[in-house]
Amino acid sequence: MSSYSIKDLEGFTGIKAHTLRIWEKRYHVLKPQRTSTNIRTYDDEDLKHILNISILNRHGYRISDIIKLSEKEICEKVMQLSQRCADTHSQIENLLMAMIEMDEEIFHESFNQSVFKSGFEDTFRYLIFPFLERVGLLWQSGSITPAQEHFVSNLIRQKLIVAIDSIISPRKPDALHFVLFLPEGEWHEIGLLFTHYLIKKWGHYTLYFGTNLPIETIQPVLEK
DNA sequence: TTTTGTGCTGTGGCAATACA
DNA sequence: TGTATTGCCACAGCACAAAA
Repeated sequence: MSSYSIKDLEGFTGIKAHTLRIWEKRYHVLKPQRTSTNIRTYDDEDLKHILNISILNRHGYRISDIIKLSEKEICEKVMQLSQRCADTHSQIENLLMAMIEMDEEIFHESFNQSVFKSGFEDTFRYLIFPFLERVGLLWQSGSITPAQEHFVSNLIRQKLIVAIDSIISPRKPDALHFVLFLPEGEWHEIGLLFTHYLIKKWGHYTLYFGTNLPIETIQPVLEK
């Protein structure tokens, strides 16, 4: 069970800490635990609840109406919204939810919905990369655990690897050769994999060496 | 149709306190 | 010691209903 500060919730939901406190006071939206010095701490259930509320609120639901709904009704309305009006912000929040809950099904559903609607490339440009930027900020602030970050990164890697593997574009007559790698100490390969996908799709040759490659090992490859 | 009053909501600012 | 968090009050903007 993770523990979050009010600032963490602000980062996840985009709702200002000030507003969260007012919601708590006026509407009893959340009942966070308190430290011995009265600082609020929130758990995963609180975070899920406030993420759902923030989605409804952003879609025009008044906070005073939202609090009259049961947890089940809130979830149903969020599901309806995500099916009917899958805007990028909501999709990013769905992915955040999938990451926090480590729920593969939510991830696949959101991802596939976006691919169906916008295509694979635009899903990465307008959903996955903005999502990863958000993850980066949450990572820096310590709001998410390494396990959560790795969980979602690996799901994204899988999607890219499958997509790369399934490309059957014919090689161009003037196809170029690309050597793809990340230098020593660099492990985050999602951008590199997406580049691999694009280059292969455009009909060029690729040699993919992955992450953390000592630079001196590349020279023989280039000569060969 | 326009004006007015009321309630709802989010935000700014402040002082006190906790934390790193 | 600087920053973050708390609780509180005040206020502006907006929506909506009632009255003129």
